[in-house]
Amino acid sequence: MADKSSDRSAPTMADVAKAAGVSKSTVSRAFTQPNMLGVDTVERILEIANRVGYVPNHTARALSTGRHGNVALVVPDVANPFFPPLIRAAQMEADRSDFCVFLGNSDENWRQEDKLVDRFVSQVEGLALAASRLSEERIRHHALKRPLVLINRDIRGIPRVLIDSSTGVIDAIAHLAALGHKSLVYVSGPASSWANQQRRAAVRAGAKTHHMDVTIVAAKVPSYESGRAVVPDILASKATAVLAFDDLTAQGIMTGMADRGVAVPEQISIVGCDDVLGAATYPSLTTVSNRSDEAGRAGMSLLLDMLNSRAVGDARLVLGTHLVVRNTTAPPPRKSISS
Amino acid sequence: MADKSSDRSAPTMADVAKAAGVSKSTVSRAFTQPNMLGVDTVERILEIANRVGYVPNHTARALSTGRHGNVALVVPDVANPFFPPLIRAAQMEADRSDFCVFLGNSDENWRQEDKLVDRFVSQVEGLALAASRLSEERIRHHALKRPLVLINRDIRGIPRVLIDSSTGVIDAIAHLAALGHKSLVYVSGPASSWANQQRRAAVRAGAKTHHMDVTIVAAKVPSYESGRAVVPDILASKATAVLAFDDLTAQGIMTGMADRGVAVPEQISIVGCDDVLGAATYPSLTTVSNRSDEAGRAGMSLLLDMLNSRAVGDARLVLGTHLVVRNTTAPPPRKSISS
DNA sequence: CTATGTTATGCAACCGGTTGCACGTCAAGA
DNA sequence: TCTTGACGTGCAACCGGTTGCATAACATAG
Repeated sequence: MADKSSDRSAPTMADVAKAAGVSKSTVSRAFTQPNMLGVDTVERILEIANRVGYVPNHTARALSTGRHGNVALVVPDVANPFFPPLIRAAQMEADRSDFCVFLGNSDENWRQEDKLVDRFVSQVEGLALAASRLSEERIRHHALKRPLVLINRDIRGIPRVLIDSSTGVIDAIAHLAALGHKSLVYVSGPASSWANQQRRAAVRAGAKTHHMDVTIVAAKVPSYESGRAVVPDILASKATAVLAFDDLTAQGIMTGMADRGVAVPEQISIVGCDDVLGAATYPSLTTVSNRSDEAGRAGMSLLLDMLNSRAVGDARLVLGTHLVVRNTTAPPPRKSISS
Repeated sequence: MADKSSDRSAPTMADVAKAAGVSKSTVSRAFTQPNMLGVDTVERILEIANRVGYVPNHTARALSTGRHGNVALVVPDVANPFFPPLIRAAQMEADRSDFCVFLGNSDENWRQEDKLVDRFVSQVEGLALAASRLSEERIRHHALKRPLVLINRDIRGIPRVLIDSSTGVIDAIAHLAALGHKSLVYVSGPASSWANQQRRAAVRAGAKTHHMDVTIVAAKVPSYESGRAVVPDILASKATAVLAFDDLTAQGIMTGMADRGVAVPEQISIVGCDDVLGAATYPSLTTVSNRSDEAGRAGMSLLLDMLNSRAVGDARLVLGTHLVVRNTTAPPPRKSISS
């Protein structure tokens, strides 16, 4: 009668109950409401459970309680360096509360995102969407079925945490103006990106303040390749400074400039956004810093608060940013560059 | 009698059954085994289900079938650029088969990894562990309860996909030897990392072939900071070339060298591993390329095969690597450097 | 010594599906 | 006409927990 428990399948509550000579209910309570039982009983059950290697079945519990202890996190592109720190922080925050997180990669595609959310929704308690590409209508639709928080997307009535690039971008414009620049181009990101809209607006505002000309050049997808691709457009504008939607784009632009023999920062100044590359570029990139990890942590924390029905309401948490001056900005050349 | 279905909760199979005047079983089969039913019946049920907005409950289904359509992926550090492409590819592969993936971040810590796996195990059909820091014993233990595949970890009897750096590393050594280097240091990674063990062995082997001296310098964690930290040790070795465990470490080393005024590659050559930075460093880094995305895809694919009980057995898939020569390698200086 | 409360535990229904088996019907073969 | 098999469907048990209510034991109050 040593070990009869060598089934392939894991021991269940019934097994533990039998071994302990009590009912299933008692075992259940030993785990969920121990103070409802005699201390010795609880101790004995836990001991036995541990001995036979019993682990409560998440799925079964979820079925009867409706709480699965899972949340979902959806991002546009795991491989975009903006997101890993965010994902990491969110995941660790969830972990602290014993939540498991589903990760979804929408591939910068709203259809894919919608599909993912639909698949997740029946098995999570709540969702966090980072830089969602979904329409406001779809987001509201999903928010109706499950607690939902947004990261870097601003929709009234839906709890959200935003990284406010405005301050940092305005600092950047001031910095460029102080160096003597009179014109700049903003290389934009995805149209549906809240961050992009906000940065573009901040660029316009800052440029106005400092009486600078601004040209918008569109790079649909934020990536190294996109950056390289828009270099001709940038040069055509005759501007002496560039502010890119993100560091990846900025990095691509730097490479593109180098390919054409345009010196950075001597002939043209470049500023990135997000500070995801650290000082890894050469010259090291002047950029607008943010703490995407903090956004991830805060977003998840907010979501967990909602799940514990701690009042959240129309939360709108804004995280500040600031300019990090490195070596890609300098005074403009005497005369505008000619390729 | 218009809509009585406005409960807060979603309609269940019983609701649909009642509305259709059939039994639960029939509704169930209409979704899972339609060809077992009359075509008209199926059609009617589907129509009604659709009308009342019925969606099968994932959790309940999982409870009775044991199939939740979920898999778990655990990595040591989401923010390490080696992993995002891997994660992304794995997630998309799972997605193609309508699987949802739990993501775990072990934080380079085996206890954390063990805890995560335990939490996942009751709600996934299978697990993929990338660069697992667990002991072989723990891995075998978990593999007993669920189909499990390893990525970059080589344990007999457990399906695994490995990125074989040996070929690339040996190429790198040959490249350095051809340039005239006589000595190099290998900056190692985590001791429990299979990749590290393999790279170290390849370095030794390659060095022996080319009659080079090799010194091992330890960097416990693969990171930019670690790289900077080991620079004094490297210089102390008087070696003229460095091969680092990964690109991040190599990048840190480059910065550290620059800080000390040691020119790369004129005074010392540096080779990285993984090629996660592209040509983003300056000088652009010579490195051993791999396709971590392919490893992620293949690993997940293998896991899904196991779940469909397609024979897998003791699979051991090895992906090759090759050297990418960029600009951090050059002939050694005439005389060894002095800091 | 009986009435009343507490406390620890068991019973059984329930969460929302799945599935083996039984049953009834209808058509083809004997 | 009776048998037999295929087909379509329902019954009820089951997956592994949770939980409202009942009950038994024991303590306290009247």
